Amino acid sequence: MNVSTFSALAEPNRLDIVELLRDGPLPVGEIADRLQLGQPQTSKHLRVLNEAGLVEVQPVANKRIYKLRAQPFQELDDWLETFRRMWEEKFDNLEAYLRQLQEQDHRGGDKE
Amino acid sequence: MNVSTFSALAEPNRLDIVELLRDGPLPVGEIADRLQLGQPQTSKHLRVLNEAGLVEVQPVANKRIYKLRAQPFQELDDWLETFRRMWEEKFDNLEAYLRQLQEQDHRGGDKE
DNA sequence: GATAAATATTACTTGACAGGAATATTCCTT
DNA sequence: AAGGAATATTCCTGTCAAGTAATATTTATC
Repeated sequence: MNVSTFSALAEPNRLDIVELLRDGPLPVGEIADRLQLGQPQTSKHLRVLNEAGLVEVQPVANKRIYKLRAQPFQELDDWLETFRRMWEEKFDNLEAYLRQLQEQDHRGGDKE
Repeated sequence: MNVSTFSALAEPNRLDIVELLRDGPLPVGEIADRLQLGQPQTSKHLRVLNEAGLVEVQPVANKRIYKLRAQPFQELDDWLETFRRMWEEKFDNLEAYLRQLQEQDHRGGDKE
């Protein structure tokens, strides 16, 4: 899993931007207005989101319209999949680990 | 969605720790060994993960065994759910947005 | 081509965080 | 109770990212 996806979403304003774009593409000015952000800050956050591959730009006339990209979200979904058994199978390795410790102890203290 | 989940995962070593714990609970020393980390750093990262609710501790004798908590991952999964239609429905609001712009233009320049 | 709107970039300051070393704490063992 | 293993905390330092203000760039309009 790519760390940049998480670090991009780890900033509150950027998370807001992503959730805003969930409802559809928007130009920079609109995003800044709706989230009460300054224009430069908005552009910078969008830059980070863009470099992380979370959004893409499409120039239309004067404006630059940003929209979400599906890929990183799908990747995140796939990554989560690998954790799913953790709660679905109520799979608690704690006992297993303890048993393993026991075995090593019974083997005696001669390490290696 | 909670930002702290993302910021906790935004650090490479912490992401490694989480992925390591995916296979089962481990004590601090084991984590440090397997990831080639110093013990204090490991403890500090585990602290962050713990405060973000991603892991929980269970003291066993001398050791403190860390394991993943399901909840934040489930929340992340639910959050992703709200994006799923974005790629499943191939739902591209760009046209809609442009049409909307057109309408406003045709309405004349009298704002408000 | 000049002007203005929309957006991007830069420079500066400040605060948060990671690594490293040293130290403190907790708990087991004898 | 003493010693030692396992873990947590503190202090220090350097780096990076965010906010702000100012400026540059692009593109449409006239």
